[in-house]
Amino acid sequence: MAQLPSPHRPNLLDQLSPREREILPLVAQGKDNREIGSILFISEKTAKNYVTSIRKKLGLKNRTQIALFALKEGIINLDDTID
Amino acid sequence: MAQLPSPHRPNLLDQLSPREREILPLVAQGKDNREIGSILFISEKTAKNYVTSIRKKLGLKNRTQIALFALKEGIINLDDTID
DNA sequence: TTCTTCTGGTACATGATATGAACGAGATGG
DNA sequence: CCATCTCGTTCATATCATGTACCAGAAGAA
Repeated sequence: MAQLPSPHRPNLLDQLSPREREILPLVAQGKDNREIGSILFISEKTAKNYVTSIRKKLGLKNRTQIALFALKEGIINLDDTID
Repeated sequence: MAQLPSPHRPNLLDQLSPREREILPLVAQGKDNREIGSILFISEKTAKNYVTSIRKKLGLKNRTQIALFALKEGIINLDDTID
């Protein structure tokens, strides 16, 4: 059976800004802030701030938990990652 | 189709010591070094050393990638995590 | 003994997190 | 029009967590 993105409670993702929704999958794929910055043409520091904002809005403690969340929500797929 | 733990190339997991195999799923569940230490009754520094050793043996860059690896290998399951 | 594992340590570099702030766009109410 | 309010985007500084590179002793197995 296909892993349906869980509908989830009051849509937690709607709390994220468009830019934050761009950052989220990159974090979840294990990319660090420097990589995210160069992908989106923003500074590492800005990327850092977005990750913090995402983490706070989602109530998570660190990047690894962001990745686990994104997988559960179907935002990213394990096949999308490299390693 | 059930997500079979991929047999993987020359078994990468066999390179890990027994203790490292205990640490791996904890890292993959998003726990920090302090938490891992208190769970296994070792110091945060020792936990840190194990994580470094695991990462090097598996050729990964950070904890998030360790989590993605563990999921692909079926070492942990998304349902095992809290968030 | 020799080897491996487990444990803890020091010292430093890099990455992540907390917090603040500047700026502009858009809405609102006067 | 103007003041203000909210939000998004951007970047910064300071502190904390993680990562890197070693070292070394204890315990047990080969």
